[in-house]
Amino acid sequence: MRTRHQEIADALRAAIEREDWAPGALLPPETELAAGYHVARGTVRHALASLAAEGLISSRQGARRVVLGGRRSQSFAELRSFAEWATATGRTATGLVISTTRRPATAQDAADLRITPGSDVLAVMRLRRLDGAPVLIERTVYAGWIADTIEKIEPDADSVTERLRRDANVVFAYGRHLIDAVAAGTRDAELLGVRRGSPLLRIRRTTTNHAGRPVESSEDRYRTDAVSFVVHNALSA
Amino acid sequence: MRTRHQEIADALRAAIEREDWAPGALLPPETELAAGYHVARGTVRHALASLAAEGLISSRQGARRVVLGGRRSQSFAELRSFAEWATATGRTATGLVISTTRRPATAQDAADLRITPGSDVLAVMRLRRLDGAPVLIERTVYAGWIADTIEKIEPDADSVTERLRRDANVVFAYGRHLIDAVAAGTRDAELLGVRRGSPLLRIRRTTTNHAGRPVESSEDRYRTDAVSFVVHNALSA
DNA sequence: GGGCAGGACTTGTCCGAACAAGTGCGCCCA
DNA sequence: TGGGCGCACTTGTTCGGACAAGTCCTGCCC
Repeated sequence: MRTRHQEIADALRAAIEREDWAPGALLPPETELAAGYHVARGTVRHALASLAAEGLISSRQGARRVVLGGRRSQSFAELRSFAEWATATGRTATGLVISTTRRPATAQDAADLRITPGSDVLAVMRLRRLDGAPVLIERTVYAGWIADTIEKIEPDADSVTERLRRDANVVFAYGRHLIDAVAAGTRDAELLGVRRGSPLLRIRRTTTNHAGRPVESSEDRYRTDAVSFVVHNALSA
Repeated sequence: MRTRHQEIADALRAAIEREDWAPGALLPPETELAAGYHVARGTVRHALASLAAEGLISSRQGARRVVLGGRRSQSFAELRSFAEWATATGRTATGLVISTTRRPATAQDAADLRITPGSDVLAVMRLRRLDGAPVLIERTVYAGWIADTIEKIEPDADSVTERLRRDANVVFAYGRHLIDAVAAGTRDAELLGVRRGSPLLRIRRTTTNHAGRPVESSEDRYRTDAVSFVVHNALSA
């Protein structure tokens, strides 16, 4: 059973995407929405706060809320695995492990994963495809305490995240993403099927579980012709 | 006068950054914090929600909140102009206009700025420097209704955003950022002082005012050795 | 020793209320 | 006509309360 504020958020989101309210249109006042849904004002405010966080509506004291620009693409608003994201956009993700190495943690690994330098880590390099086309090279370092579970996963599993949740009850709950661009190296170019030196989008990512314990640290390189990312933003001061 | 929940959020944020609570440590329960600050639980919850949105703490029903990973770098969490961002990180931003053109809106401009194709727009190309070093080329298209104001701003103004707010009471309130990577063209390379073909981080950005009316649409190309971006994320399902 | 049930604890949801703060429109007057 | 003031409206803040839902430790039983 969904909570009431989620239901209301879903209803409003659907209405906006259906363009019941065109971009630029004013939303009804909170009190009116509250009456319409037979809930307290606080519940409606909760729902509206979600939409504002997604960048769908404006919110500003004293002024009516306004529907902001149109459709949403793949957004950074929620943390998603590659496979989940692919499914959500109606595409198919496949995975292929290129190499797997156990080695002692470098200083960088130790800092990223908050473990002691020299302790055991598992480094995995994967090529990921979207509808068959290679789009992403993942170089992931897993903390030692999860390494055994990772090694048990078959190399061609489509969603590692899903397997971890099911088999080991490990949930990726929070992510920190550092974004820049790099030129494709020889190996990258070969695997992704682009020319050497082509620009790739690089995302260095650290993922932690609910307790804030780092699980993996990864460097992902994306072909930019196949994938791009969207971030929504609001002035807060 | 700051609101109470802002004060509490600031206090907690400061404590976390001061590492009073180490990463991985448990925060006190809401009821305890509420008693400590002499406020209702709802007020503390409001403050904690801000920190969770910034990726500083975890939040999960039934479990105590946990302090997540360390210090924050330049984040996409709040919308900031180039100049404001530079100032906040203790650096100096300067601007230089390369070219200014009035022309009819292309189909792309019209879609981005939600105006009619063919109507008047102002295209400006700027080189931006950080502590003297060129780091960013901005190709910005302004909607016709703001063009006159933009043209009145002197070419070497450091912060266009600031001038717009002061002179024309135009506020950039919401942003949508589409991120990928491109190779530097001849012109880009020359201006930024990199080799042709070097990877640049490209951010296509549309900014709107409080009412959701698009003000500018910009394509920004960053040298990746000077600047990078951080996004924080949480699982929402 | 391992697994399961219970219960204390903690966060999430929702209500109703009151007041503060900011917006924006219309009216009035110079 | 234009500017400024005031007022109705709307969102933001905060309180206090009650209950639901989820977590996690503890102790019992096999």
